[in-house]
Amino acid sequence: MQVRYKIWLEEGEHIFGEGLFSLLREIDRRGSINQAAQEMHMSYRQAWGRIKKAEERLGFRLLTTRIGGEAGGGAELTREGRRLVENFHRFREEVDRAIREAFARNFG
Amino acid sequence: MQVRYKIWLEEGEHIFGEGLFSLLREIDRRGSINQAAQEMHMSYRQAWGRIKKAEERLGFRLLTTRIGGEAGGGAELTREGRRLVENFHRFREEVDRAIREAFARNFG
DNA sequence: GGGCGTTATGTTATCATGAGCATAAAGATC
DNA sequence: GATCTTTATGCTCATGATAACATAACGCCC
Repeated sequence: MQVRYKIWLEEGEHIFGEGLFSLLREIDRRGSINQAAQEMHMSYRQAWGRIKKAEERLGFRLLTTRIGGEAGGGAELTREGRRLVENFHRFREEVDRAIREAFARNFG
Repeated sequence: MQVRYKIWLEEGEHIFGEGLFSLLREIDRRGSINQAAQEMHMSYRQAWGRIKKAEERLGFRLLTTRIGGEAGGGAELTREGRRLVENFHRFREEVDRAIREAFARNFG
């Protein structure tokens, strides 16, 4: 028996969770939505859709993008985007540790 | 902005989570699957289906039931069922507190 | 200018999950 | 034996989410 969980941020509706978190981190590494999406076994279409929806709900841009040029284009995190990713990263780790401990106490 | 989460137990596949937890607690109170289901705004059909699936995955019964008789029938928790509900209850509370604290630290 | 890789977006198809409907059986009570 | 309340279970239909397809535009580079 093992514990699993999903955790996400809301403002009335779903805003930001595991999926976007991993995706944005991968975009940060690769500088490309397309390559990050492939790496995560999702379509560019899906990745882009999630990002856009999150951006409109958050009220600020997560990425700055460019079309054409040396590598065909690219994307990188905005300041606010990076901040969100970092906060979520720490948050996630703290939660993960707490859940493991609580699980061990009650079911281990 | 607020945090939300779902947490559940698995053994390869989903076994036990919030929904069943609340349902079983309500059955414990009322002695009837049917009444508990209504209280939770779900159909008897759905409640029963979830319980049965969980039972077959867990490998033990959660409820003892009877058909007909004084109240038409009824259901109550088995020893194992009650133990699971209690453990999950404590687990849930510990996790909830930890998540609130972590959220406050990182986003508050 | 053609090719390549990327962002950007609409549209359609498919699939999984849940809701709803329908029905049987049991037993106490009157 | 009819009624009531409950457990027990199959089947169909709707709905929403996800996947898949299709297409346009942009800008460097050869």
